[in-house]
Amino acid sequence: MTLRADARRNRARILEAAEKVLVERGTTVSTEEIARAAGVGIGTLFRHFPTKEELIQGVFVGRLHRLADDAFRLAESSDPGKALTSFLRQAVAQGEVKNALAAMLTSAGVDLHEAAGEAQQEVRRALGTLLHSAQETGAVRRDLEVADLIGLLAGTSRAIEYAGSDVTARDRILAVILDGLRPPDGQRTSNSSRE
Amino acid sequence: MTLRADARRNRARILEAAEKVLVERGTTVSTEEIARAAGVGIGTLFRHFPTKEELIQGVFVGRLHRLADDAFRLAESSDPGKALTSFLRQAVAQGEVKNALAAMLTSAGVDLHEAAGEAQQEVRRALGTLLHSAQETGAVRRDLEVADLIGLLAGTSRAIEYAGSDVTARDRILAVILDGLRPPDGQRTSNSSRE
DNA sequence: GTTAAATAGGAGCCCTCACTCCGCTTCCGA
DNA sequence: TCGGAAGCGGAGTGAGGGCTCCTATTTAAC
Repeated sequence: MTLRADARRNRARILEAAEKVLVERGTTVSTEEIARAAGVGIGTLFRHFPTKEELIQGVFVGRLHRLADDAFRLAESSDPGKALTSFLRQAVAQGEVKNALAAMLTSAGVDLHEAAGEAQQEVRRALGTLLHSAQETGAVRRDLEVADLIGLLAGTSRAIEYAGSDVTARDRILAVILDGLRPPDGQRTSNSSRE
Repeated sequence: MTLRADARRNRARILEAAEKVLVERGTTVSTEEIARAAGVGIGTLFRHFPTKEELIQGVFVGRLHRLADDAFRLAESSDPGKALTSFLRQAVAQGEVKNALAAMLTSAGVDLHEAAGEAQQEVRRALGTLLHSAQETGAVRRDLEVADLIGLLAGTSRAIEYAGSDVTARDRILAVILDGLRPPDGQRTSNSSRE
């Protein structure tokens, strides 16, 4: 399973280029264009990813891993109450990208659950720790579940796409979501101060 | 501009079938398949919509009109505070569909703004009246703008897609959004009771 | 009923795109 | 250094899909 040095290099370049191109132009770009962007022949691309779908999955799995890493890092370095909101802000800042990928995949008919099972579990765990500690400090409503949070993440991402480059609009939308995450009136503890 | 009777009938059938098929299978379905679903020859389809893109636009514009109608109707028949939340609930209940269409279009590279300009303006006006009256009664935060609301609508729709058929999850996600729409603490009037 | 115009239908054109095949190049252990 | 294995590249293939074009059919005015 040890790849030759040049093969490893090429694989990395393909993934990198594919991510860029796929995000910019959608899943409909031709594999040839991806290969060109990577500076690689089509044959090489298809050696590493025998199917266009597998290439897309590869890109997506990479993103999921990075997302989970971000979440774990924040969970350790920040106080629970703020960790979740920071994560949302941060994830959404790069969000056009992540959202575009999710949209790509669903529209391409790729079954996420079995395609990227392991990576998805990782994200789920990471968000779980983030969510549960935030709930324990009373910063976030207790009825929320991890799956809801993932949905909200995707939704926020999409909502913010509509704001385009208007930063104030982004902030207003984010404010709606972050306020909505807080426990409803009468269920707040002294810890649940607004950030 | 008066179409012959059979032409009018076929046009309607094409739009109806296209909406169904496009929503179910995405923009990548072949025009031939749409024609088959409509019980019509390909030639006929292309007479009515000279381009696949124009067909998709036709479907989308229809949806926008219906969405605007819903909003206007609610604005008249319901008290302002509840009208907006009812609209959100209702729009989102049929939301997988609407959202799927939006995703389709953006991923298909169709420029919504010039494609469906008029219809989009209509939606904007309808949501504007809904939003502004809700803001005047103090039921909704005053900083929100119509564009934000549209973004949030799309986002909510997408978030709820992730809930799948889990109705309780849907409700939890909706609760987050609806709570987030209310004015933040200290800016509420006596009118802004929770629904 | 007749007729001309409008419409329907579908075989086929052409182009794009995912993927294959194989001769050539590069790597790397001995 | 050198040999063979691993990797590279890109012309070519086959399938699929958007769209055209021309003939048969339907509509509706008189």
